[in-house]
Amino acid sequence: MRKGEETRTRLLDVAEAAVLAKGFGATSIDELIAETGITKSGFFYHFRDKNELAKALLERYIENDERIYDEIFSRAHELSDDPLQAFLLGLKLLSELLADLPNGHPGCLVATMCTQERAFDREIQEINRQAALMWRRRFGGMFRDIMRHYRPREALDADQLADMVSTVIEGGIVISKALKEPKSLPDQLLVFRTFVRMLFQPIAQA
Amino acid sequence: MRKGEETRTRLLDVAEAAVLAKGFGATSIDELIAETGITKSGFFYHFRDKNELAKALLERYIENDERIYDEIFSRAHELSDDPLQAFLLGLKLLSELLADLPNGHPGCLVATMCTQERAFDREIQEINRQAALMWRRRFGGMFRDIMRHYRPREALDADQLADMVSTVIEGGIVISKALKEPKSLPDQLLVFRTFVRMLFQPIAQA
DNA sequence: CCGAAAACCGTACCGGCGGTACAGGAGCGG
DNA sequence: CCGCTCCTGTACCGCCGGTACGGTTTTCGG
Repeated sequence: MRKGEETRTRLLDVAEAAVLAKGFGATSIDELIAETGITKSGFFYHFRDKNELAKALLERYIENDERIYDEIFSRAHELSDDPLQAFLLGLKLLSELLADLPNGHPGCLVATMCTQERAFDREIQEINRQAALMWRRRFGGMFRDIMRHYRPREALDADQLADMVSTVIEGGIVISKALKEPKSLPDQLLVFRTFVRMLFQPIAQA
Repeated sequence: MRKGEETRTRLLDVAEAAVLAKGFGATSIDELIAETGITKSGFFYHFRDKNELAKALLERYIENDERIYDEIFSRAHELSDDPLQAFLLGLKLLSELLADLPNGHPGCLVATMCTQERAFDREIQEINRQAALMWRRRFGGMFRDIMRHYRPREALDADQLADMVSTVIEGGIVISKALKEPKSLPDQLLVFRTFVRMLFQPIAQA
């Protein structure tokens, strides 16, 4: 039981790296089992087919992703009681965390699986959708909280602002990879942070 | 000679749709030739291998992409002499164009090829990088032009703002697909537009 | 209208990959 | 010692990318 989970985890680790590097279709089971050190039969013991591997990969990725956001923004809310300051601090922490990744962000599984949507079944597409909705709920809640204390300079929807966070992160990953400039992603997050700060800044009175 | 180009174009059309839907690795030559109505020999007459197909796809996509931006922003500059108003108008026009796509944005080849970077050779990665740099030059020029006339409320780098345009578009495509909400992409562009407007708004004096 | 180049077609073949089937074995807790 | 988990080994199938190459039709300039 214990050993099975360990092998499964190693297999998922290898698979995640390969899929993020080459895409799902270009990742072969043979190469995964070679690097993990098991046989093909061993692979099919853990996963019925490649699609189930994709599902397990995605679920694990999202879980981990949520955990990271939980940690960062709960730390930020510990450091400041003000919802705006806490959010801005959270963005800063996230940016720093991303900047500290030695080879840049490895890539987002949610993105790779929805840019190749027809390669997967509807269940995976639904998991993907739920992930994006979770991000919306998380950040949307923060923006609504901020709006109870600060009057935005322009009327913007909290959910659209929440989607903007996801947008900047996903887009930043893409542009970062295209440019081969890992710093681009954390920089974009800071630009967005400046926009948010500006949005809720009280209008100066002479 | 004429007919050859026509067949090639049809092949590229079919391939582009398939790659954007399923990813490059999951797109088989067999299915492409079946839909195009040629044989395997015909395919390899036009392209030495699958990688050359990818290169041709990417180059054509980028060319078309540039053409669209040229049209939209030259139209915007015709309608307003002011660089800020022209840029904001361009974003609006782009947003409307994206909103009018019946099934949402079909996906960006630059994004799919850099989320699957290890599946392609360095030449393609370099083409991708040049595309992102062209976007940066295009929008960076516009922001520099704007900054000659307007003082930004916050000190932000023109190139980083330029990358933000690409980021929002690429990220918007991803989030739009994940959520299965085509409207999300044009909406995000408009949110970004509001941010830009706010950034260059003269500070109100009482 | 002719000839040559362009634009394919047909066929045969190779190795790799996803997937199936199934038999069996090592290790380990009860 | 039984039974369960966690695999290994072997054999096989059909699809796919790619090669090779001879043949055929279409097109267009001269």
